[in-house]
Amino acid sequence: MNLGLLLFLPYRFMESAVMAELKTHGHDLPLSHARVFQRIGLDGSRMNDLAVAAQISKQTLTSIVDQLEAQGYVRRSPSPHDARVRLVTITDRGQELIALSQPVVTAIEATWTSHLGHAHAAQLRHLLTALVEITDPLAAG
Amino acid sequence: MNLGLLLFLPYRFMESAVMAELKTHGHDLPLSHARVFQRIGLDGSRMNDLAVAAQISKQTLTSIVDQLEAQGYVRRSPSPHDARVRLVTITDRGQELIALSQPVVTAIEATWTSHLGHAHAAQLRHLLTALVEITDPLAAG
DNA sequence: TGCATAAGTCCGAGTATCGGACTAATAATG
DNA sequence: CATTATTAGTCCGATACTCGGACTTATGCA
Repeated sequence: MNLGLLLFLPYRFMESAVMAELKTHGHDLPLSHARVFQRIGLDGSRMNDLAVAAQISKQTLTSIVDQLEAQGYVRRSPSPHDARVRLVTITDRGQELIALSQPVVTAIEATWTSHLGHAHAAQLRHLLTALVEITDPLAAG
Repeated sequence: MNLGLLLFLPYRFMESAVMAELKTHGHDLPLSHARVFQRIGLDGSRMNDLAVAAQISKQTLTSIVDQLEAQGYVRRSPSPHDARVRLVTITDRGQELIALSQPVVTAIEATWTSHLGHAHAAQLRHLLTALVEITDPLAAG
């Protein structure tokens, strides 16, 4: 099995679990929205950066942020430095999504750790972090 | 950064590279088609299994296989054991996709190996394989 | 000032996706 | 065996997603 698929399957497992958890709490957002939401930085993110990070067109991003905003998860605010730029930030309601996801992620990571062993799980995280440095479009590498 | 995102970013990097390579050779298939194609077994796969593996509805799978078949990448044949079942198999033209992807995957894996070191890269593959055992819906775990 | 570029949005067309309902074939039950 | 339940797969119709093209506004550059 190629390395891409080996990465994909555990990833999707976690993603599905998180989405299901959100859904049971009344947050029924599609995957595409979650993938954008996930990349919003603490200080807010520019629309263009989010589009690059999520690898979708700017038009699609506009549509997704419209909906996230209408549902109260994010807010658009102007950048103080550049009047063209809109910064997307997470609202209190959006923080709920993170709060709900956290325990699910933690639980799954615990399952994986018990399956691999502590040392190996830590190493997995370490190796993946190294890989992300050279594969994330936002890391400009 | 959570483990899901750490898995996702390298995965998508490889996926994008493969899709781009296929496109330059005239195979312009969407991601959803590739994700299905990737799960077709050597002896053929049942429609239902493919839908489960790709986590899409049976209706969507029918549509995708229709298109893959129309483009000559796969073939539907009846199962000798169960007249309800249709086995999806890869045609010669479909094998081209695999042949084109192979060197791209190999090259990226080589890049990653040089970034991580041989032993660590092997370890990464080993750990991910263990994880797939408990996260692939087809593995019935 | 004038021109090129960048950020973001609106519109319209094409497509994807799914729920519901359906057919055909097998499995289970009495 | 006859009857019912379940499974595999498909068709149809409605909804929503996604993107190319064109546009507005703002910044960078000569």
